[in-house]
Amino acid sequence: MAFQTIRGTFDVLPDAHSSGGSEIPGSAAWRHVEGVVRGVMERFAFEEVRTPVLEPLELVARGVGGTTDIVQKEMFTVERSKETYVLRPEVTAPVMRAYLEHHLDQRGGAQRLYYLGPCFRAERPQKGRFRQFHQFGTELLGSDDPRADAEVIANMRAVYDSFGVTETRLRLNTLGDAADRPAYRDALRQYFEPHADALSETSRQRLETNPLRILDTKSPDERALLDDAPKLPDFVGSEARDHYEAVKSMLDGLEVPYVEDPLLVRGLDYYTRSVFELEHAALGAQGVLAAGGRYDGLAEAVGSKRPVPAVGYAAGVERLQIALDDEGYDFPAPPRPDVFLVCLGDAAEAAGFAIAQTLRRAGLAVDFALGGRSMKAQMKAADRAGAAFSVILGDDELEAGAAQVRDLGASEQRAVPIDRLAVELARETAA
RNA sequence: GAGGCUGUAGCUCAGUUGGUUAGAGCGCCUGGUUGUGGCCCAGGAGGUCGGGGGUUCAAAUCCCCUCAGUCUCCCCA
Repeated sequence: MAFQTIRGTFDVLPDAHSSGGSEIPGSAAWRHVEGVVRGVMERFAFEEVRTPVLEPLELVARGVGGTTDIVQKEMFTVERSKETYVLRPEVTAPVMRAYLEHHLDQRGGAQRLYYLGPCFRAERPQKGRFRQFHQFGTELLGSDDPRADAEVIANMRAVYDSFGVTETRLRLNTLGDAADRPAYRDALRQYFEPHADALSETSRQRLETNPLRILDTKSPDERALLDDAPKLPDFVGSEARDHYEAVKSMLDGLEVPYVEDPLLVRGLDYYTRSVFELEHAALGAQGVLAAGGRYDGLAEAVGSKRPVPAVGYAAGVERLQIALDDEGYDFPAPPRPDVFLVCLGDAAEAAGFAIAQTLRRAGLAVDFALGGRSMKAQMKAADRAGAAFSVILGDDELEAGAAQVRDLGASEQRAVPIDRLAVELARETAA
């Protein structure tokens, strides 16, 4: 094998296959998943945006945050003349860029946008975690209404409901406003500084750069320390508090279940107020299916003169697929040809090629074997292709002007005049 | 970035204490049916045993290096 997919990437093939430890669904399954997602988005009246995979390095650095792991060590950069571009590690900052660049606020009202596409992070690949992975998500831009938060969460929930993925837990918290952050950050620093010895190296570093991230720790020792640490909710101002309460009561009203987690913070710098994660029960702590929050500070962080209140979430397609696999999700059968042409001899092959054209113009899906194979081989191919009918064409049929049409399910066949094939088969396959 | 595990046909895997031309099942191709699929039977193609080096009369098997995959930690969707 001369070449292979680079580390952490995979091919999507007609059939499912395993790429190392992960099962890569076939292309029909991908289309189905994408279709269901799009269907939910349309019911929520979210409109699609497609942004480039390549973005300016600075957009990502400023949008996602310079202290995050993504920016510090997980970006794929591309040098081109004097510019440095980056393969997008997430899509929120690019969507905000597009919103600002094209003045989408001028379309009037809050913009309900969604996206679906590949992202890139130079992480160490693991099960359900790739260097080129796929995300979908929504961004509701231009509203600070708590209903926007609830709407986005309800949309996220609706996607998984549509797939019947119910073994999940929604965790919810509020980070307060940007103005609330410094006081809490200082309080955390003050609390942890005497305990610096007990902290891991990364946590010590975060104490300097981004103390909130210490709340993310999984170390039991540090967890214990957190018990007595200053609590984020105590530092949330009254406006953000009211906003949070409103979001919660709306979720209650929608009967969207959630649990509050005052230790929940998000990895990316741009979040304010609401933050949330949807985790899959079976996949455990690593199994975050989707996550998001409000990011009222992002627009200005990427250069907007005016703030743009916004809220959204991002979801991993590969993780959704693992969850579906886990729950034994029943994928619809991939499309199969209506007709498989079986041609015997040069004259029949020539005639059959033209007949394929005619049948396809009539809307039928038509397959046939190349290379002048034996009838047995062609019938076998028809069977394997899952065709509903085979149309058999040899010298006898050409002379008679009627082909043999075989129902491969019922194993019955009859002669049909060649110029009647399109209408007869169209009628048969429609039934 | 740290640690563990695994690399033998397209796929899933055997391969006994190192010993001749490296096997099975499935899949693929051909034939059994001079023009009929699914079942069955027979035959066939397909492998520099991940790569390189070493030990040995002899290496898929032992040693070293390397590459790839994978899992855990880290982090994240």
